[in-house]
Amino acid sequence: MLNTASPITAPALPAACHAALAVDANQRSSQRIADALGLLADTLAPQRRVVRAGDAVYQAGERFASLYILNSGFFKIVNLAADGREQVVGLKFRGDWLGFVGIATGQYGCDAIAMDIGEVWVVRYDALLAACAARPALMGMVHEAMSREIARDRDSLMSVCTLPADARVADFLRYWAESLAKRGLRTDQFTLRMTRAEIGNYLGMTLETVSRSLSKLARSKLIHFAEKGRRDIHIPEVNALSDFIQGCLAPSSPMLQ
Amino acid sequence: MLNTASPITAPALPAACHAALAVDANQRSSQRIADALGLLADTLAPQRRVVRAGDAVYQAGERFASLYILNSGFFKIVNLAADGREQVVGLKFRGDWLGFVGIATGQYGCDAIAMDIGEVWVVRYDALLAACAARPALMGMVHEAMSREIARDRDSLMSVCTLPADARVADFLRYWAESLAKRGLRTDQFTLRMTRAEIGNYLGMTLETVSRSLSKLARSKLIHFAEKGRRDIHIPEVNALSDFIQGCLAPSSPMLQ
DNA sequence: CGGGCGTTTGAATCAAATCAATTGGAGTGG
DNA sequence: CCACTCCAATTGATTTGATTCAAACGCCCG
Repeated sequence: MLNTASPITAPALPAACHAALAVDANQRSSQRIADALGLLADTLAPQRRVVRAGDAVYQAGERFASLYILNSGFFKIVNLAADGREQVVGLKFRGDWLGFVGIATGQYGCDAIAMDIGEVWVVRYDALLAACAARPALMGMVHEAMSREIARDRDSLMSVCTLPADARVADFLRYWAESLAKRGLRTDQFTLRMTRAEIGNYLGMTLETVSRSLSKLARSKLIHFAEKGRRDIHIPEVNALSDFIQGCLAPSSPMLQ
Repeated sequence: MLNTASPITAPALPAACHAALAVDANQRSSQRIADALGLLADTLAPQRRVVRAGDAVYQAGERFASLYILNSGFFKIVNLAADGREQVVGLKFRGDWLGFVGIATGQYGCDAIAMDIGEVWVVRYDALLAACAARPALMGMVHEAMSREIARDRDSLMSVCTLPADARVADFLRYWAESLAKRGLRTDQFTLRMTRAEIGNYLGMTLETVSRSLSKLARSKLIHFAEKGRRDIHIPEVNALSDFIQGCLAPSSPMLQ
């Protein structure tokens, strides 16, 4: 088998450099999202819809007609199988697009549920295609959004398949923080919009295991809870989470207890 | 939470009807793929490239320039993380497109490896976009392919997150058979192109567990192995696999041993 | 024929699920 | 304001499904 794995690692740089580069990348990312939303607003004047926690942007089985772009809020994508299994298959933030699965099948494949107050922009798919013909930049945005979704889905699968429970929870927090960072939001402190049960469902484990993993992360000072309630989370150093994940994978892992 | 789950189930029909409908759907699917490949060949005259088992169509990190359409063969998509974890994140067949992840990032995110002799068509992305401007049908094909990939990725995640090992292996066989059916190939008998280790990697379990699950399925007559070698698999009744998966989920599952 | 790889199977171990009890906030209404 | 309920979360004890470790088998190929 042709297996010439050449791991793509950044060249060795001081940690401060890494941090600076990361901040820079996040700023660019945040700007890119703002630009994309701006272009969208200018060229399509999309209908704006305000949603509250629990509202469905669309539901599985509805006829596909529009794509949705998130301007604000936090959303989960819930797949429900014919046999009743229910599974959170994705999390979406500002700048993300919803509803791509409908393009192929003509109907939405999942429920898209708001986890907080937010605003979604509704764009009819036929109108979008027409507009794209005139503006290639718009088409590029659509493709980029789909492309990114595919990449993210693969990372999810990878996480579920290769990481033990503790590392999966850590990776989930890392991903959430990274998503916030890319949108110019503070990442050291944020509130989880999901219950332990929802997180567990997303990560393929039980709510008890999520709770235990969070407790363990807190005990080892990788995260802190706000005094009141355990949904506000403080992450002093996101990189420490990545290190923890690595540690879980190491053959003779000097595991934190 | 707005959780009005209305499971999308087909209306009650005799089994024969279901089978007939399924056959019909598969024929349409097979035709759709043939049409799509035809259109592609006519409008773009893509470069054709023959690959052999183990060949890489592209590798993670290479600069993105082209998409690849599979005319024949079986391919796996392998994601490799910076820390060395290696994970099969997708399987691809005739009619599928490869390389979408590169659109957003400018480089391929995974290795795409042939598991058999096959033919891929190479289409430069810029040329494709240009052609799409003139032919909306072409653009529709691209979007459909991406859309389907997203849908499939979600199903994968769902399978890994919600099914026990035995059911996951059954679901894998069911998926493979279905993929063949949609391409007009025989589904009652086929040869797995993957080792137990690869299947296990894809499904998030060890090769021993895959082997045990296959043995159990064989013991309960849901599958049969050809006399020589255990890579040729005979599935007398694909629906029985679905029933088995359901059985694994039932609260008081009268599990087959 | 012998070596190498993929596969099967068993026994021991372990991580996570399950079962169960308790705590802690948020919200309600007397 | 407090008592009350309800639900999310925590934590412990136990069970179990899957992994790990180990041995043996079968097939392919030089």
